[in-house]
Amino acid sequence: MGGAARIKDVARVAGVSVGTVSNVINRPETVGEGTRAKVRAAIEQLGYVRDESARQLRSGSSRIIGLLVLDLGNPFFVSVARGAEQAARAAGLGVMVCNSAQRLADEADYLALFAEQRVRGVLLTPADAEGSGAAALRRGGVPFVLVDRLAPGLEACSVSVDDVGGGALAAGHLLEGGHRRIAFVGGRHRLQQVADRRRGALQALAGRDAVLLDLEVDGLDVAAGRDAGSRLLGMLPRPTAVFCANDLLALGMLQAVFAAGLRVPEDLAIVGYDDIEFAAAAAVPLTSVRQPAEEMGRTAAEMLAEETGPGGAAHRHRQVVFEPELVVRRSTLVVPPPG
Amino acid sequence: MGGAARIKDVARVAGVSVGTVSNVINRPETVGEGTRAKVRAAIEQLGYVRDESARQLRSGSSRIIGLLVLDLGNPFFVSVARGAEQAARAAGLGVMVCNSAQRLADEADYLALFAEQRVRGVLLTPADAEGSGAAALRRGGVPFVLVDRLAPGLEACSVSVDDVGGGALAAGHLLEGGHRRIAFVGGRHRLQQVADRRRGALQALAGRDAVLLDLEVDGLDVAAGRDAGSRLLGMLPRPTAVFCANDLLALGMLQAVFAAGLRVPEDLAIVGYDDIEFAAAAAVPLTSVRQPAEEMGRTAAEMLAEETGPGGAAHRHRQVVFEPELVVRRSTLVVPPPG
DNA sequence: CCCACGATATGAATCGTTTCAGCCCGACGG
DNA sequence: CCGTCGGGCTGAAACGATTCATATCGTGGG
Repeated sequence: MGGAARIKDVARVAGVSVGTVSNVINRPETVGEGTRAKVRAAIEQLGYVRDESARQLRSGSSRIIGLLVLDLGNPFFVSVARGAEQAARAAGLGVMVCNSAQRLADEADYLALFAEQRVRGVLLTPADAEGSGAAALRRGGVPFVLVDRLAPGLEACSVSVDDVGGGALAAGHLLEGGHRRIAFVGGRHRLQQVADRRRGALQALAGRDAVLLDLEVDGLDVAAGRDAGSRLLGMLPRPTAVFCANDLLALGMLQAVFAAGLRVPEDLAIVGYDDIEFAAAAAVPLTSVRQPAEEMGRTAAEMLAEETGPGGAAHRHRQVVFEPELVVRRSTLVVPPPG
Repeated sequence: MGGAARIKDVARVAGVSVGTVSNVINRPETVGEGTRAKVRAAIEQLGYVRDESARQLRSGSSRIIGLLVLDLGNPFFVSVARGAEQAARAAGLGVMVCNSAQRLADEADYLALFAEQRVRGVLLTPADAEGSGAAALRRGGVPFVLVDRLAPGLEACSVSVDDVGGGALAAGHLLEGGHRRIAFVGGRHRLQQVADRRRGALQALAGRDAVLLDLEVDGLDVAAGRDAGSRLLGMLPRPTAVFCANDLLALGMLQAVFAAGLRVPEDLAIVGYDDIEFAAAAAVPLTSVRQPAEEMGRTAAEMLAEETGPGGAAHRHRQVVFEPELVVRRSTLVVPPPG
């Protein structure tokens, strides 16, 4: 089994031409039965594996789509990736998952990598509000679908969730619980999603005699949540509830509250966002706003497959917007007044 | 901007030959300063992006490594991926992350995909004990590093953790806490890691007048942990402690215990494995056995880069084994006897 | 004054596929 | 018996880069 076998080795062993071998692989119905069997046997015998780079060079099209997520450490995006992978495989495509970690430079690097690979298309969760990544893709002529973000100007497909509505859902729930002094962890974050959730919360609070207090964060992970938590606990008067821009922040908040010896929801009610699996398993199960993560990934991959597949010329860009759903758990339980 | 520019378009615009353009890209020091500038300008002007498949076809080597993990839903593997990505980028390589979800068929599919792509090499967390994936890679002549598993027969590099030692650590800790009736969630799972952790626990318990009770599970996720939890609560007499093969199982166990109105650690002490970030954020912070996940990923990618890089002929396979570390938290706090 | 040499630039060969125009041949209609 | 048709197969031309043997030119040494 010296060097890897090439198609011409298969042809020689099977006693046919390379064209025929290629046909057996790609259009078996055009080849005679006996020949087909001989070629298949030769392929088997030599352990032949087609070289995708040669195939791609000649045929012009790749079988890989790139998926660039904001944060693989967030189970929400892992679910998105799972959904995308499912749909991609169903369409005979592979997925290359990369993690921009919200760094614009990394995003640009990975998009350049995708471009060199001539991927079939890209599923992108943009790291900035300006859409520089999307602009680069458009400039390069790479088909793409925006994930977790509306496509501005309808020049591409997108899959997103109504984040403003989700924010309103969360804040409205806290209002109903009697809270009037509510903190928002996420502050004026550059991520569109965070800004939208905050905006939704503000809308819900408008005219309700309630205030939203911003807590800025560096990242959107558990550590940032802990940090925001210790700051929140120093506020006077202390908010009675907090809405966190995602569940990781909420989990960190929970830890900080516990570390300070306070109780949830008695001393502080908490609402998260995403409803990741760990929200339900938390110290106090978290109320959260659920997004259909897998379905988003699946839908995005399907749209990309449609756009870049046969008949893609007829493709019209679509903006799919899912509705978020409030999942109430103990972290916002209304506590009956003592006595 | 018509069709994408090719190298010959750049050559024409810059007024040089294609060979020179190639040199500017790959060996700029061999090109005169003026020419270099002209070519760079032409590249910029045309938005030229090199076609990696053509490069790879001619040069024979890919710039991508494949990473196939057991379960992307487990933050442990996400950390491994993060570490691998870091090291890969440092070596100028891209990483294609795929998820076998412990399904052998999916593992085989992805390895076939990697083979067609002629990836530089593969980082593999095998889905079975027999090593069929590794065997396939060896047959195909694809360099690979085993991750989270010792390479049998030293015919490849590997990065792993002493799971037997880790299991002993966990069980020993429970013994010290006075427990004699200990459940193991993971049972006779086909995964080597699970079997090793169980074996380590058994060794620690040997001759100590303690018993280990196996609870079988389907998966290794939170849902499976919940399921095992409800079974455990039905056992008579009930174990006083449980060692879970990973933290996801432990989190599920915790939920089940809470749902039944029992307390941790008073009614049941719990030890997990992996020390994922969410273990510390759990309902009751989980005692866990920590593995250096990112470092494992980084080391694995570095070894692969060394093996497949220039001078790789001198490469000698190495088995790197990390030591696990017990992190004690509240879920195994020794409860002072009442009164 | 000539030659050798280093520094640059050239362009053709090459990588492993796919694709397509064309060849062969047996069957079938006229 | 001939022409045509079409199924099966062949062989060579792409695809877009890299690489290498070769050409060119200016320069410094002999």
